[in-house]
Amino acid sequence: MDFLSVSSFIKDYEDHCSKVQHKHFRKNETITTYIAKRNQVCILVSGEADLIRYDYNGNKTIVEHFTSNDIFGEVFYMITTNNELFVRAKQDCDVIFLVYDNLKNKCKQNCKFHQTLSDNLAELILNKVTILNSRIELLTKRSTRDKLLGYFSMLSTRSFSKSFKLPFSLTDLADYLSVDRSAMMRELKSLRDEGFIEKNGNMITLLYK
Amino acid sequence: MDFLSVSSFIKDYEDHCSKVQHKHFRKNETITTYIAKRNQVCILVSGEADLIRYDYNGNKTIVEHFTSNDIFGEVFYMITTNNELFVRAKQDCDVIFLVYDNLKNKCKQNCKFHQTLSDNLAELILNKVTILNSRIELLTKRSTRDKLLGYFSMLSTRSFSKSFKLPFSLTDLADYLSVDRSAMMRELKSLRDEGFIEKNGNMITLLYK
DNA sequence: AAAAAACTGTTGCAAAAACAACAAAAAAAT
DNA sequence: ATTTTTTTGTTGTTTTTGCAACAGTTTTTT
Repeated sequence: MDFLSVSSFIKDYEDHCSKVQHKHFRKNETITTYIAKRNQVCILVSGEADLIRYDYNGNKTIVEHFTSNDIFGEVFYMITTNNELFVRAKQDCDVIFLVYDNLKNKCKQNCKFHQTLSDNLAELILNKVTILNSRIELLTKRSTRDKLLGYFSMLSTRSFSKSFKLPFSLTDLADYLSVDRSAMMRELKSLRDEGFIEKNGNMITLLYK
Repeated sequence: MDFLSVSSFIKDYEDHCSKVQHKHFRKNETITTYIAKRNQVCILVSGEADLIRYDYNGNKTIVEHFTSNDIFGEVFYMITTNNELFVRAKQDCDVIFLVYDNLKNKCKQNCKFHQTLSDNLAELILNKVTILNSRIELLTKRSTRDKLLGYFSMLSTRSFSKSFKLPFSLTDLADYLSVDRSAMMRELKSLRDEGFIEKNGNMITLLYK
């Protein structure tokens, strides 16, 4: 199965359908909060956003990082009372809001957008599964060092290059890897000192293998 | 959306289809290995199995734990060279093997099994996404204590009771939470001493809230 | 252009987790 | 029924990670 993105058919939503909502968000605005099981599905048309959770200690976790054509929404979550999840725009964002049940049971208005989305639904969700599994692989690594190297290796593979730009600030990277920032900085320094990586700002170059 | 399992239509596979393989495995046998992207989809008809990964240090991680009607397979993974994933039977197991593309593009033999599976494909995968997201929530917890309590809380919710049986040995639980076993045992003892939980064998009772 | 906010880099110290090792108990295999 | 293997429970020690705090940059806002 090839990689599939919504970009290939998102233009069709212009043949628009009353059940599709389209909204613009400015940087730092909250796009949505996962509070009740309304089965919302969102598509990030443009911009950049993070799914964030705070625990009772105030620890912030970046659960997911979204870029153009990513899908997200509360339909993917078991909503419980003990986690407050919300999606925050990191840049200005355009977002399409849908309801899952309208995708599943074909849209009555027979619009092309819904049709195409519906036909590709399984594939889109499957793509999300592989992303989540990669994330689990990262989180199950036992040390901060392994998490960093694992994440770098992923970015390297994705960009077909030993050099790549981190999509996060270092502060956010720590929240994404679920580790303390200062501990991560220390580990990053060791990796540099031991000749594993090179680092200029948020450009990383892998020096091994 | 209601919870959906394959159990509701798995009986139909008896109207069988040549593209569906059915195999029996004995305890401790390897059901499948994720090595190449053959887009295999597996359904655990009966029994119990774990998806396991070993890292270069010999650390074992139980990536997922499967029971009746769970689906798994390499189609859900980005296969890379640096992880060796395999599914091992923990009890005798019956497994159905399918190929993803046969589900996506309806089966030519028009068998009812494929048809039903295909119609529910998005839902089945979506259910998997919610499970994976819960797992990510667990793994992003910062301390062993929070992982334990988070996992217990999940099991409690699932069983509608403050008391429940762990589906793992304590050794395996540590591998599932991605922590050291002795450290976990120490934490478990503290939780007991501090009156958070009660523990008899692998029966846990939550004493708080 | 100045002020405010966020991010980076660093460190000492405290706390948590990993490592290692072993005896006792329980479960599984023969 | 006995042996073998696995699991549990425990502890001392080492290593890693988290916490707190701060100065210097860079970025953003006004």
